[in-house]
Amino acid sequence: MDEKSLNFLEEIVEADLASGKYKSIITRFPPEPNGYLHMGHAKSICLNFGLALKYGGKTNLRFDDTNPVTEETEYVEGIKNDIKWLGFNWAQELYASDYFEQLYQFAVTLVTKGLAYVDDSSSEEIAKQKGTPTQPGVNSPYRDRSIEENLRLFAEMKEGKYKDGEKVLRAKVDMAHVNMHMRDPLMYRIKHTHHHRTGNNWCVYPMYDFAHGQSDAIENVTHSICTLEFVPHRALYDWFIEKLSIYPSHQYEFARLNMTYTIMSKRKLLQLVNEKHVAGWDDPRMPTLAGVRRRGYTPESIRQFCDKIGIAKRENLIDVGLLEFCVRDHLNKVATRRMVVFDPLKVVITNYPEDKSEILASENNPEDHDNPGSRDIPFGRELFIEREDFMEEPPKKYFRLAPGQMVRLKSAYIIQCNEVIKDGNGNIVEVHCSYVPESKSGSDVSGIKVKGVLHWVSASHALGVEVRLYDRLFKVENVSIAEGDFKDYINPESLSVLPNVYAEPAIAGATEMERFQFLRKGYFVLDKDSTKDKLIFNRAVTLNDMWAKEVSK
RNA sequence: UGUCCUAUGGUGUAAUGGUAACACUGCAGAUUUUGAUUCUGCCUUUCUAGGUUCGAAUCCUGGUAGGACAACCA
Repeated sequence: MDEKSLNFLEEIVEADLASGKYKSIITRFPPEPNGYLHMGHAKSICLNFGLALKYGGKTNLRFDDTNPVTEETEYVEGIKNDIKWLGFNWAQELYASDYFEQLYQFAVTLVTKGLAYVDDSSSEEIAKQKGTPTQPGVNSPYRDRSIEENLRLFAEMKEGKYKDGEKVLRAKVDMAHVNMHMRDPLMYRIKHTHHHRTGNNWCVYPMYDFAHGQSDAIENVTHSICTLEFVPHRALYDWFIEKLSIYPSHQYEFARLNMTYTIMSKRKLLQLVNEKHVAGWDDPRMPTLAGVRRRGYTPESIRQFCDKIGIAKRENLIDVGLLEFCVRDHLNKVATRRMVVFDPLKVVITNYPEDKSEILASENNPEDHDNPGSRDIPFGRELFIEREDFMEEPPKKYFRLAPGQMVRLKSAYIIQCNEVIKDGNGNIVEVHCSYVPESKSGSDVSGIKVKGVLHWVSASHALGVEVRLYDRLFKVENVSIAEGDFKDYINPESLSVLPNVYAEPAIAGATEMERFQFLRKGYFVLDKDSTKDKLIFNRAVTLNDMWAKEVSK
């Protein structure tokens, strides 16, 4: 039935399982707690957890917290929350910092084997020793210290005898290696800094290269999956594992996610937050999971998106339209329908009694065929429709309201426009219509067929709410190749707030994570800024709009 | 002037030596009490030059193009 082809990692896993190399697999998701997760992480999460789920293994959450300078507990909590929200459960919650003692012993082992040494060179000197990609490096003058001296010096580093930067521990590999990462890479550096978990217990901290593979090995990770920029690290990853004779985890790399009109760099996203170009990590314009969640995107839609984009090793730039498609696709199935008029134009039904009003019913979700549900909508003599749904001189193919033209008010009656009322300046202030009593929705015996169907609200029952509409965060499709500062390309119109729009009264029952479709306007979600007196809705995405497309032609 | 990775419609991703396909986008049409949804159809593809082979998107060689690599970041 489901003959979906495998991506290259699934092929590797299947081959490893088939050959008996592993009985089951262990993957891990290894964020550094120095920021919030974004859509790129979602791709990695779906991959790592998805693999384990598909092939009956497990996935650990491991915080790669080896740099105390940038890491904070706030981020740890945010990350855990985001993963759970996406719908995944980790087998174990682990921290690289849990392994500091063991990592230290690993380092001692390498020193003892003559494979690591303490270097007094400054970072500038070390950089110089490294050479360039086309020129071999040269040995450090400290490279040939005795094992005993190295042991003593490294112990002293750990004990806090030296200041930051005074000494480092380096692996003794090959300063002439074609791979820059193999030219005696740093294993440990001194940082007299408070760590979010180990406090002041340590003043030497392992580098990524001396923590990641070792952590994988400690946890018996079978498939350690990371992004392409780590390809050159793989040789080192394997080297440490081999020299330490520890569990042989293997590293595999895939291409990271790039999306049009946004950025996926933690560093740059942090900049947007710090410099207040956005309201925070959870600003609905941000590609962070906190942002898209607040925007109203669902975990289901994000998982579907991650499934659709696939996994490969070539650079990519995914059209954000695909994400929006996934969001619409899911929201269409689950969103509660409501009518909200953004830019009101008063309609007076002149043949409807002034003192009369009635309650009509409308389905909550026509896509839910088993249980569409229904809510009450008040109808009266004075209504609001969308100003753009009326034109005095309509163009061809316009089948909304116009003088003499008939339209249906959704779930109510067919009306005909008889008169346009203007103020002294010629602005339209209201339109007078007559309704067809026998055209009532559900019991229409009028025999009249109309093409246009409008959303509307009763003027006297309408509830004032705020809507926040979002557009792309950047003006250019590919922000990363745009010249100059990426911030120059921020879209100044990415947010527009409509502080008071007119909603049908049933909106009052909105709950926090309930998704809505405002008919013909888009998908919305209640924002956390809402108060009892003022509901605020974020627009996740617009509806497809063929008419808008037609007009723009 | 190094090493490594990559190259399939506009964008992604498949095809695992045997008819290049799927999704998104775009275009056209049908249905529709949301110009939504749904449905149908159409447009558009193997970087290049050689080689191996009965047969190459796939294997080999050269070229070209893009990316990664020289943080006491991860």
